[in-house]
Amino acid sequence: MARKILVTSALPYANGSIHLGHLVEYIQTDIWVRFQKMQGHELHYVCADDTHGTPIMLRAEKEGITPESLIEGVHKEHSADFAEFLVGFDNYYSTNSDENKTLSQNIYRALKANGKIATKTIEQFYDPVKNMFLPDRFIKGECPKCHAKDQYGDSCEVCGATYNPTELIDAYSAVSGATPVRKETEHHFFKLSDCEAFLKEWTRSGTLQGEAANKMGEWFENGLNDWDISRDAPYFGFEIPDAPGKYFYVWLDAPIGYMASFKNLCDKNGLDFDEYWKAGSDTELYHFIGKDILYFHALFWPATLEYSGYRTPTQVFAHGFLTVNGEKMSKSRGTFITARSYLDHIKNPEYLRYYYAAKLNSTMEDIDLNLEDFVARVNSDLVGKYINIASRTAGFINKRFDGKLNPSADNAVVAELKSAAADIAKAYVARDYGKALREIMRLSDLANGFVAEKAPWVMAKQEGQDAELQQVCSDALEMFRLLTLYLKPVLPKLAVEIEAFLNIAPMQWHSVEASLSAQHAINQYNHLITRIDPKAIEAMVDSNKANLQSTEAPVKADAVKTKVPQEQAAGDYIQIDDFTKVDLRIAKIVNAEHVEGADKLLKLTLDIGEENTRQVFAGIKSAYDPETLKGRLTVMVANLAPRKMKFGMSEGMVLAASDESGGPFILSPDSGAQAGMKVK
RNA sequence: GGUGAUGUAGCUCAGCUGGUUAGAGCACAGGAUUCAUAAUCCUGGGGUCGAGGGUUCAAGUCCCUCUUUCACCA
Repeated sequence: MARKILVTSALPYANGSIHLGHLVEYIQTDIWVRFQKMQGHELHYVCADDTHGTPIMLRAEKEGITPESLIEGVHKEHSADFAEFLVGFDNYYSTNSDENKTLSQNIYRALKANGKIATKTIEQFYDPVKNMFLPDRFIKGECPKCHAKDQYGDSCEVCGATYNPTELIDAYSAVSGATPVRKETEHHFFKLSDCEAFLKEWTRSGTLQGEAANKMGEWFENGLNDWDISRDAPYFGFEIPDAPGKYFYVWLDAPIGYMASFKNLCDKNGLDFDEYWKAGSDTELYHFIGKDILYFHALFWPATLEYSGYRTPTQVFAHGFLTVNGEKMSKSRGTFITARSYLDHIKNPEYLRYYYAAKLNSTMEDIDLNLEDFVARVNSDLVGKYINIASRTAGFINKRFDGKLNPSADNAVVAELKSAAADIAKAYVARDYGKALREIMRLSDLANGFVAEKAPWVMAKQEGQDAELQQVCSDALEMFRLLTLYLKPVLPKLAVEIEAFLNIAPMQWHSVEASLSAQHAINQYNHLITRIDPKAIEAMVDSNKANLQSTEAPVKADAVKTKVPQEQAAGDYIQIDDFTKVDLRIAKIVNAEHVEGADKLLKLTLDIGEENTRQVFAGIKSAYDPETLKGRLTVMVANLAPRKMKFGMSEGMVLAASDESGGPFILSPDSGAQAGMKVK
């Protein structure tokens, strides 16, 4: 019985690049989608860029472009990244679309007609220089508890205290630096408190994972507050009907973007939008999200749908965050890895898909990408076990039997592989991919054991054993076919290549019942995947470290956060973290000399307390005689990426002051400083 | 601070409603094999299941306290 299913992944914010944290979700969803499609269900997988809000507006302004042109560029980049990671959206759209505007405004009107909208005058911080209201995150100041400087308006990153922006000491606008003033404004609210009975029922009706339902219980206990859904101009978003100068808060129109993307798909290929979205629809709707945005998807979203006359989601699937080598992704450790950087260095996206799948289950637990384990696992499972089955048997079939197969009628190992289909399918359905892959690898071990036991290479050397040789290898390839089928949701591209090698039609799940038949001819075997070179991992990590200085506009350091700008452009200020990235050291100039052919540079040999001295080229020839520099202490940037210059490698930078009136003047520490001391 | 989760061999993880000497893969050691882009097969060493207390004939599995790591607090 073919089901009709609509699936979404959370919308990535159009303010940064896709990174490995995002990919957990898209790969998780894509595997599920591909599996369900293989079952023969009618399934549509839609997504979009989330394009509205203050951070987008300010970033576009900073780059001197319109928000529209900013999000257009990001849309292209995101689309390319997803395509290369084999994330098979049926539609990848934008929340800044006509469909979304119409849907958002109509939903708002319906909510209003249903008495779910209220207006209230609130007082907010306002930037008198930029003439705009400031979100909490864009107000900074001194923490009222621990007096740490430059903390955000909602919580202190030093002591962890939470407070209102009004409590900050010496608050300033992160946009202009001006002192914010309090100003009254009328906001529109969605009366979530009116929806409590419905939501309690909905969250308890099997729509959420157990852990998520617990979380809901906690939120219910605290009581539901009305939801502020409006923002004042200037704001990049959709205007609220009959409320000039008021815009929908980005989180209102973002999930409606799921509908808009699907609407757009319907208009393109004739699907019936209402069949999937009308109240009481018997089609299925699933949202894959990160655990951080559960609140929006399990409270606001179903309530919005329910009270605007639409169906509610069948289930919401939340996953955990990604850590790399057991820690939060970090730019300074080089583990903040973008999708593009992975593709540049590792190339094959299916390795990551396999590894994530091996770690994923149905819970909200975080998953860890351990880079060493990644290499070991992919090399051992995929190359050593799985591909090896074809690699070690196809040669005999090609060379000795002209590619023709002749499988046995009742191979016990083949039978066991086939009988595992139901369990594997069950694990996929339950999003317990780790379990599915453990089983598939157990079966791969069985297949390799079968080959080892039969020893076809021995048969190949003996007279009169051709028939058995052909049969053993044919059976092994049948096992390989089944394993490929089971892995197809995870490794779709490889599966297609193997289908071509085996000379068979694209496999569906029911192809488990089929078999490679006698006299069926396969094609020449070419090795399909190679091992990951650990050096590629190293290079990837290094390049992400090296990119540090050139990385613009901070992308969030957390895993899949589709919202909430955590580290948005803070005007002209930097954070203490930014400063501590620069490793300043006291350096002793052990040698200084002229460089032949260079008219500005001196070659310095610096001792910073390390085993080896550093060679640094400094543009100070015009002001210093090398001889007078020897033995002096100065300050250098020790962690500046080494740079190859015409005259050799420069392994750092010496600091010096200058302007039109003179210089350069190098720095000297006060007496007592020793070579190697950190400057901070 | 409150709440939810989490801590099992060197690494990454399984262990269903409590029940025989705690499992897998990788890594490591020994052996076999040479068909396979050193892949494969067999055997083995290795864990007081975060700590302490309790319930029970019996606890990694239930309860309490503490602790680690992570997240959420709209």
